[in-house]
Amino acid sequence: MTQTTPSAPRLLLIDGHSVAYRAFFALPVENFSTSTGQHTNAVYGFTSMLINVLRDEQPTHVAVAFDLSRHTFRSERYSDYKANRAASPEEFKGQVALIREVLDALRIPHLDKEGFEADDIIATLSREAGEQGFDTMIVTGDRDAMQLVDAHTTVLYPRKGVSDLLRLDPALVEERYLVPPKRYPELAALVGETSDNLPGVPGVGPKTAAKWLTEYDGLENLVAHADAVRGKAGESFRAHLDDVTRNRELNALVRTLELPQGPTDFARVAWDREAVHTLFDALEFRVLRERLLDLLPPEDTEPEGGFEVTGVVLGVGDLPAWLDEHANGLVGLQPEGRWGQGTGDLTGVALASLDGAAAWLDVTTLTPDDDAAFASWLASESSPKAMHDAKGPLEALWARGWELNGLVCDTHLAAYLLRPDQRTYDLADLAARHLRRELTLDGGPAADDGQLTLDFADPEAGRDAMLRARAVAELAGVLDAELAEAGGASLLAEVELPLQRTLARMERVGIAVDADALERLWGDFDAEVRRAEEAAYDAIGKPINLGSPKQLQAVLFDELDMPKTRRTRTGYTTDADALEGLYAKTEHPFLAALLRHRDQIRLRQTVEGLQKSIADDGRVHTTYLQTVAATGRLSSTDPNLQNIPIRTEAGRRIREAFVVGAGFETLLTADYSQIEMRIMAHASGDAGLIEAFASGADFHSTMAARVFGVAPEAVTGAMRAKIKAMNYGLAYGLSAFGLSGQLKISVNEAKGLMDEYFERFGHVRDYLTGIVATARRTGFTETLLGRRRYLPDLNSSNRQRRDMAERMALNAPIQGSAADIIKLAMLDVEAGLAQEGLSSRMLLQVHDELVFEVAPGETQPLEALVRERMGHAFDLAVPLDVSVGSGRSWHDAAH
DNA sequence: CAAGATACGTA
DNA sequence: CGTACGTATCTTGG
Repeated sequence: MTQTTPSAPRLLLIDGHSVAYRAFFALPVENFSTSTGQHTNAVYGFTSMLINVLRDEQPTHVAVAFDLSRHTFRSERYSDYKANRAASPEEFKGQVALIREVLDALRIPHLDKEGFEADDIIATLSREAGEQGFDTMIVTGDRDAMQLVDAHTTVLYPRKGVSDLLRLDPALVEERYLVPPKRYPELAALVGETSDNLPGVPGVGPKTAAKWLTEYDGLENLVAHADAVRGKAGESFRAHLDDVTRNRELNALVRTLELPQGPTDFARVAWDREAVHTLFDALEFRVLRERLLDLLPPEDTEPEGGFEVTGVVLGVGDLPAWLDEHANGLVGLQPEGRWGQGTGDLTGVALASLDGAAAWLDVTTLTPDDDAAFASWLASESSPKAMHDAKGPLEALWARGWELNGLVCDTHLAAYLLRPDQRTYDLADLAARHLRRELTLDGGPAADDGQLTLDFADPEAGRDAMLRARAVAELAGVLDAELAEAGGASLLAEVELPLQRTLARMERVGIAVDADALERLWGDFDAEVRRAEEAAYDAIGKPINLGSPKQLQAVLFDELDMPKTRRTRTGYTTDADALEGLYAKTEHPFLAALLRHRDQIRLRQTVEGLQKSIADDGRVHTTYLQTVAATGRLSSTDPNLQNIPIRTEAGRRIREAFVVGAGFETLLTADYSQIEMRIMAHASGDAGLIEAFASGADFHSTMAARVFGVAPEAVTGAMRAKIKAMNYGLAYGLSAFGLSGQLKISVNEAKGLMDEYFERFGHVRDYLTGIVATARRTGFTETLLGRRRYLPDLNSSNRQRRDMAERMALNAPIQGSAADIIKLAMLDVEAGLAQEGLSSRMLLQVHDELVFEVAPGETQPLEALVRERMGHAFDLAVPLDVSVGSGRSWHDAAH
C-alpha cells in the first residue's frame, strides 16, 4: 500500500518526570483515583499528552527519559542544586512506576541513567538524532531544553496543564527569550533558575541579560570583559560572577552520555494490546482507552504477527468461480456500508476463507449472474459463515433483497458471552486477546459501527475489510472453543444467534406512532412547562435556569436558606426525593413549581425524542443492543423504547401514541408477573416461596401474611408495601439501611423486618449467601442457561468494591435468568407464529414484556400462543404467570 | 468541544 | 448505603 511518509524519520523524546510532574499539579488529584485508592492524575495526564502527541505529530520513533534519583553530578557539584524543591508529594509517588507500565504496554522504550537527569539523556539522544538525519520533537516542561532547539529539533513545551503544547522552533525561542537557542543557558545563568535553586544576578532580568549577551557576543566574552559592564547591574554582575559561572556549568546539558540505545532503536512497534487492556482496566481509564484505540495502530507490525490474505477484487463474473474454489469451509464475511433504524445499505462485502484467500466484492455494480450466485451462497444454510456483529448488516442485506443463512458464529456475540462486562468488542482487540495477533488496518478501527466510508477510487479499497473478514473467520473457531470450555456454546448457538435475527426483524418492523397525538402531547406538556416556569419565577421573584443544579442550590440553600439535603460530589442534591422532603418541611411554592417543571419538561423531551425518530414509514425503529448489559438483558437505543413512562398518568399518555399500524387489528402486550421472585423461588427451592406462588393469590399479600403471621385477609396496605419493597429489594442486595430509606422507617425496624422475613423464608437467605460464596470461589455467577458474569472484585481488599461486587453477584443470576427466559420465549413465540401461519408480529421487548401487532382475526390465537409459549419457555418449580392485554394503543393494551 | 456529573425514565 | 440500562442537560476542564 502506498503511504505518504515524510522524508525524514521523526523522533519524539519525552521528559517523563517533567511531564508527569506537570500533570500532577495540573489535574486535581482528588478527581483521579481508582476505586482501590491508587492516585492516577499524573499517569492520566501523561498518557493523555502522549496520545495527543502520537496523534498530532505522527512520530516514527519514540522514547521517554526519566530521572533516577535526585543525586546527580549536578548535586555533587553544588549541594544546593534543586534543594528548594519540596519532596514529591505522597500522591505522586508510585505514579512514575505506573507510567513506565503504560509505556511497556505501548512498547515505547524508556531510559534512565544513574547520576544524570532525563534532560541529559534527551540532550544526548537529540544530538545523535540530528547527526542521523532525524527530525526531533522534545516534550518537556524544563526550560533548559531550549538550548537543544535547532533547525531539526523542536521543543513542545506545556503551556497550561499538559495538553496545550507550545511548539518552540529557533525563531520562537529567540522571540520569547530574546536570544537564540544556543544562548539560552547563558541567559539562564545570568537570570537564574528558581526551580533549580540557582540564584542569578540580582537586578538582572532577561532583557538586560539578552542585551549584554548580544553586545558581548556570548557569556564567555561577557565574563572576560566583566569590568567593562556599566551601571548598577554591572556591579551586581561582577559581585556574582561565581554564581553565573556555576549556573552555566550546571545548566549545560550533557550531550555525550553512553547510552545502551540510540534513536534508531526507538522505531514504533505495535502495542501489547492485552497489556494495554489489563492496565487500563486497572487504572480505570475508560476514555483514554477509547482515545488510544482511535489512534492508528503503528505501521511497523511484524508480518508474522499480523493477518495476511491473498486478496482479490472480484470483477464482473468472477464471483461464482471464487466461491467454488474457496468457499468450501467457514467463510468470514465483512460487510461495509451503513445501517441503523432497522434498515441499511451495503457498499461492499469482503469474504475470507481459512485457506488464506480473500475477496472484495463491490455490491453496487453486480451483474445479474454475480448477484444470483451471491444471493444463493448467502442464503445457503449449508455454507457456513462467520460475522462480527451481524445484526445491522443483516438488515442491510435484507434491504437489498438478500437472505442470510448459515451464520454459525458471530464473534461479537461470542466475545460478549465470554466476557459480558467489556465495554467494547472491537475486532482488533479480540484478535489481540484471543489470537494474540495484531489486526493492522489502514482505515482505523472504526468500522464496527458501520459508519466507515470507503473510497472506491482507491485500489486498496476492501483491503481492511478482507483482513477483518479473515480475522473473523479465525476468531470464530477460537471463540467457539473457548465458549464450549465455559459451557456457553449452546447459549450462543441456540439463544443469542437466533435471537439476533429475531431482533433484526423487530427493528425492521418498528412500531407505529400517532404523530398527531405526539404533536398534541408536546403542546400540552410545553404549556405546562411554561406555566410551571412562571410559577417558579413568581415564587422566588426572579427567573433562573431551572435546569441548572448549581443555580438551584444557590436559590434553595443560600437565598431561601432551606435545610441542606444529601451531599453530592459538587454540593447538595436537588433530586426529586430531596425536593419532596424539602417541600414537606417548608411548603415553599417554588419547590412545587420546580418539581412540576421537572416532570413536564422531561415528558416534553421524551415526546420530542420520539418525534425525531419517526421514520418515513410512520414508525419508530429502535435498535436493540445485545452485548451491552452485563447480566444478559437487552438494551434499547436510538430511541430507547424500554423506558417509556408508565408510572404517572401524564406519562402513560405517551403510550397512547404507540398504536397499531395500518392493516393490523390491535396491539397485544404480554408480560411475566414477578418473574424474578419466581426465579428466586425456583433456585432457592424455598417451600414457603414456592407455595406462595402455587396458591395463585396476590403474591405480596401472601408473603406479608406469612412474615407478619396474620391471616391473608388481615394484611394491611402498609404491611403489603413493606413486604413488596423487601421482595423487590432482595434481588438487588438490599441492605437494612437501604430498606429503611425506601420505606422511611428506622434502620432497626428495617433490620427486624429482614430478620423476620428470612426467618420465614430461610432457604432464600441460604440461596443468596450461597450465590456469593460460590461466585467468590469460582470467580463468576451463572444463570439458568449457564450465562456467566465474572466478578473478580468479590475478592477485592477494598470493602466498597467488594460490597458492590456482592450485590452484583446477587442480582446477576436472577436478572440474567429472567433475561434468559424471555429470550427463549421470544424464539418460541416466533417459531410458533411461523408454525401456525400467523401474520401477527413481535414488535418490542421490555425486559419482562413483549409487545405484538396483531393481524386481523388473530387476537385469540395469538393470545393463546403467547400464553402457552411464554408460560413454558423454561420449566421452573413454580408456574410462569403471563398476563395479556390488547387494545389499539400500547396504553390500551395494558392490563 | 468533550467528558463528567446529575437527574430520571424503565424493568 | 440495592441491580441493569439510555438520554438530556449543565458544568467543567482542556
